[in-house]
Amino acid sequence: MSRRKGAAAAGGAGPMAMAAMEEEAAELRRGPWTLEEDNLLMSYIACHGEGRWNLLARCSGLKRTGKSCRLRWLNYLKPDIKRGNLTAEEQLVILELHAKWGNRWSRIAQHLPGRTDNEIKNYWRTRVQKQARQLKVDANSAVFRDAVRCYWMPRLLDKMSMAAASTAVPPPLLEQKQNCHGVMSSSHSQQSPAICGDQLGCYPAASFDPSPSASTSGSTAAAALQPAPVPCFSELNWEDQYYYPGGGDLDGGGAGGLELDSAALLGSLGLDGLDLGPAESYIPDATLLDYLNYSSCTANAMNMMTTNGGNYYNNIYCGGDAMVDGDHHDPTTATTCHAARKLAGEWGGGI
DNA sequence: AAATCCGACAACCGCATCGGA
DNA sequence: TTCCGATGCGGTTGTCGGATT
Repeated sequence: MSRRKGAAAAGGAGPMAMAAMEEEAAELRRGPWTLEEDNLLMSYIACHGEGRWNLLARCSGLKRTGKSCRLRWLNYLKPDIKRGNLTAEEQLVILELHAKWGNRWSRIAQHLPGRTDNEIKNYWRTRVQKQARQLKVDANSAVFRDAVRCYWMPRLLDKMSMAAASTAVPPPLLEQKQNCHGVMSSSHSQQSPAICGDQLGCYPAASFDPSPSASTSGSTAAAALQPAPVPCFSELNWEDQYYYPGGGDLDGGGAGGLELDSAALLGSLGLDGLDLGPAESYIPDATLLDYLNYSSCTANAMNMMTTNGGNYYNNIYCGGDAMVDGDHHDPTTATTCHAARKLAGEWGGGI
């Protein structure tokens, strides 16, 4: 029942009833719950069960609204509430389900046992939306979704892999990564940009990380835990390192092939003015294949997250075959992914 | 050491929906 | 069918504590 409705109802009541209501309203406590209140609420629920919150509020001796009691119980006191930071897996689920359902917090929470809708909502607002604000893009925009898919999610997967590797089982993931790098380095010409393994994971080490430990307040500790400093995209000199002569030819077939108008694409994304450098600097085959190989290093983690196995990466993280199939580049996806990285590199530290 | 800033999260508010009388 | 209380949901605010200046 809303305040307005309550006020309207009070307007129709007699003076005695009015006085009683005002007295009751004046008695109602607000703000943080005390230990005594928590104990009272818990013992009442232990005796009578959940539900009928207004009755509970009246009968328990708590000077709170039923609503307040319900919220306190569901968000804090309920025994199966999971406390502590969200794991990388949980963050991935949130990102994935939010992309699917939007701000359906309670629905998302149903897929995260022990987590409340309030907690998930707070996570989204304090961490995810903060990133969008810093990018000056809408959190629901295409480019931000791409940033999440191409940058943030792989980083979370990487974290999961690292965690798994630290608790299990040879060969360690880092070794696999190095192997990936070795294979790729030998299979491409010298001109190929050596973006693989850790370098492809070079989402700015502490700047594109939604995890609580990587927030400003925890950034020192998080940095201390980083195995090695990794260059940010903003630190890489795209123009010098990855420039290929030959214009915007994306299909490798020379003149007449697929040409990318990055400026137009970015304009359509509302990112005009963002200088991505030459298209071929970020969509050469080697880069994409390296990226794919890099992703295969985290296949175990991905399989944990999806019923669709390896296709998950292709379809979700990089827009289908576009990013990974050397013969069928999708300039739109590639550009937005690159834009996301580029922007992410400019986000600076402290996230 | 004090002031200020900022992130995290608990709590509140308004609105929508549901179900029973 | 209508009314009304209960409940659920999502947006927003308030408070606290740690980090920074």
